[in-house]
Parts: sequence; structure tokens; C-alpha cells
Amino acid sequence: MIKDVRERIIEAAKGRFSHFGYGKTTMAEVAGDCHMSPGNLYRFFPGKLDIAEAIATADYENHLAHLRKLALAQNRNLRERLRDLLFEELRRTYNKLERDPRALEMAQVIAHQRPHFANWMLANERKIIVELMEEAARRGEFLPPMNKEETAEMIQSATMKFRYPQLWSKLTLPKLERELEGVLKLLLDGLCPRQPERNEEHAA
Amino acid sequence: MIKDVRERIIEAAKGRFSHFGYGKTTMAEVAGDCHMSPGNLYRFFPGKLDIAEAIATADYENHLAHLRKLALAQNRNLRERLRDLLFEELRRTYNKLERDPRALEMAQVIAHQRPHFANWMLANERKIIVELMEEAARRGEFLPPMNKEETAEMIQSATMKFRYPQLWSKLTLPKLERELEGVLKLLLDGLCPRQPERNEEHAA
DNA sequence: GAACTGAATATTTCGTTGATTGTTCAGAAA
DNA sequence: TTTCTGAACAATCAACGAAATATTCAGTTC
Repeated sequence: MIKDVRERIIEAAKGRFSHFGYGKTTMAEVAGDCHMSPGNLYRFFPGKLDIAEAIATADYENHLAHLRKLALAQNRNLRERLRDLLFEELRRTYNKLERDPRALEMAQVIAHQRPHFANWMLANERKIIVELMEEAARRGEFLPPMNKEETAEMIQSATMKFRYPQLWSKLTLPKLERELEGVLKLLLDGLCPRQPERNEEHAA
Repeated sequence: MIKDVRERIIEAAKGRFSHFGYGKTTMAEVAGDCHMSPGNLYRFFPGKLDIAEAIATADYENHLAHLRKLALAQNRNLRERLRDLLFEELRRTYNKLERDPRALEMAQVIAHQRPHFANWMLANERKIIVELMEEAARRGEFLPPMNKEETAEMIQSATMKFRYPQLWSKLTLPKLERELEGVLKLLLDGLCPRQPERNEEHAA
């Protein structure tokens, strides 16, 4: 049962990080779990943070595949698929933190030290939203003429609150879901019907 | 020229806070500026943080009055007034931070030590959005049947990103405005026309 | 007695130091 | 040659005493 060394390191680190937290885990411990010296870890990863990033990346890519399935589900229409997508993201974040509060520490460390990581996640999800809309167009579901990339960006903007646990301030999952439901309804249906705009001088 | 003592304290503190920052300002200095002893400050404020809160409150109530004017402007319709409102909030936050980076420190201290303060601000603005919609209904502008309180909450949810500079990550004001413009358009017009929903089992 | 002082006290912040831990690398092991 | 070790080094952290500062209050002033 010889696993790839890199994989063994990741497994060991995953166990330590989720048991004791990122900060309280030492490279020596991870190395010890793998029956190797600390120095040897650096042949496989540039540093401790990169181990955490590898763990997060693998986990996230899993999630991403799941999201893509929801976004392209055959038996559901545009609204339903967008809803499934956004709800799933919210639930995953919420449940992960609920089950394992130490996940928050890792998320924060990575977000702080590797700002590009959060951007990369957002870009991935935006791509899925675009695919979702393209698929809808292909199926003949009605969509107003629009720039799909831009629309996806706006959908993300409008649902930003549900991606940052720091903004949730004690709200329970049901309350968050109710709120997301409301935002989504507004995004899909609009507050008021289209009407001729008088002019556009404000945005300059 | 005898000003109310409380007012003089606030003025002195405002000067110190915006010059040197909240953390670098001592009660002794504020007292000195008012030609009084540190102890005397406590006859007018329970503590240092309360002086900061008083400053923020006064400043914010000013802003609020301005927002209300925009929200109820006679010569503009629902869309335009909502737009004016949300843009003004964004611009105010952006400009305040741009002009005076020390404002961020105060905002953060207050938000952290007095969580109710941020909630109070949100509630005030929500109230204005409700008034805006009620006024629109009164003027005969079309609005779909809906709970106005709840709709206002959702509008706030969807524009949360524009209230938290920490989420802006280097975006310039024009870029933020473009983004708010897009979100607003989506909120008002909707992504796709209403259609019968098949069922509602997801939210459970 | 109401307004205020300023020294005393309680709390927080700060800088230093020792210990811990991340990282490197010269060389051993295979 | 490739893989790995472990001691050396550098960066970070935690503890703790000292200084700074917020807050209190017995007493003074008017």
C-alpha cells in the first residue's frame, strides 16, 4: 500500500489541521506522521501554507464538480438550477464551518496570505454561472439579450453576503436560506417591470 | 462664545481622532484641548468609545437626512430614486475612506465594540427604502404586490458588498459604480420573466 | 451643591526576551 | 544519482514586566 508521498503528506496534514488547527500543527508533527524528517517535506511543498492550499484546492475542486452537475441538470430549468447552485454554495460553507470550526481558521489564513485563491474560486463559480446561462439559451429558455459574463458577475456581487461567514453575524441557516431565497427572487423577477429610462447621466 | 461642554468635547475629540487616529488619542489630550481634567470628561461620556460613537452618530444622522431627501425627491421615479440612494451610500463610504484613512480605524473599532451600531445603521437605511417604496405606491408607480419590509431587506442583502470596504479589494470607485449599476439593473428588471414555479420543496 | 480636579487604581498596550517552529542545506544512506 | 536526514539558522510566537492610558473618586473650588 505505497501511496504517493505527496498524497501521504496531504493526508497527514489534513488530519492534524482538522484535529488541532493550522496554527497548532507543526511541520515536525506532520513529518513524524509520515515517518520522515521535517526537511523532507520541503521536497514536496514549498512551505506549510502550500500544504494547506493543496488540501483546500482538492476539496474545492470536488465541490466544483458537484456544482457543475447542479448547474447543468437535465430536468430543471434556469431558475431552478441557479437556485440549486447558490443554495448549495451557501449550505456547503455553513455546514463546513458548523461541523469543523477549525476550517474557518484555514480559510482565513489562506484568504489572507493567498488573496488570489479567493479570486480563483470566484472566477470558477462565475464560469459555472455562465455555462448555466449558455445551456439555458441552448435549450431555448428565454433570456433577455445580455452579456453573460457580466451578468454572472452581477449575480455574484448580489449574493456576496452569503459567501462571507463574517457577514452572517449569528444568523441560522434557515434564516440565511430565507434571505437568499428572497434575493434570488428579486434577481430573477425584478422589483418592477422594465420601463423606458429617461437618461443615463449619473454614472458618468 | 460658551458652547455646550459636551459639544466642545466632541469637537476636540473629532480633531484629534481625524488627525492622529482613535488609538493614538488619549483622554488626557482631549481633556487638555478643552482646558479640563481627564476625570471631567466622564461627567459627559461614559468612556472614550462613547465619544467616538457620538461623533459617528451625529455624522451619520446628517448623512441619513440627505439620503431621505434623495429617496423622496419629487422629480424622480422609483428606479432613479433607489439608484440615487444606493449610489450616494457607496460614494460617501468610498470618499470618506479615501479622504481620511483614519475613519476606517474608527469605523472598525465601533463596529467591533458596538455591534448594535452597524445594525442600527442598516435598520435606518432599510426604513428609508421602505419609505421610498411607499411613496412610489402613493404616486401610482407600479409595484408588484409584496411585503415592503422584506423587499427592503433583500435589496440591502444584495447590495451588501458595497457597504464593506474590506470586500472591495482595490477596486476603484468607477469600477464599483459600474458593478452597483449592474446589480441594480438586475434587481429592478430581473434576469428572466416570471413563469409558473413547479414546486417549493427545496427550502424545506 | 454643582462643577471640577488630579492623584490613585485598573486596564491595556508595548517592548523585550526566551522558546518554539518554519525553512535550509551540507552531507549520509540507498 | 536520488532520496532523505537532522543540525543550523531564521522567523515567529508567547510570556511577562514595564510603561502608558482609561477610569474612578475623595476632595477642592466656586
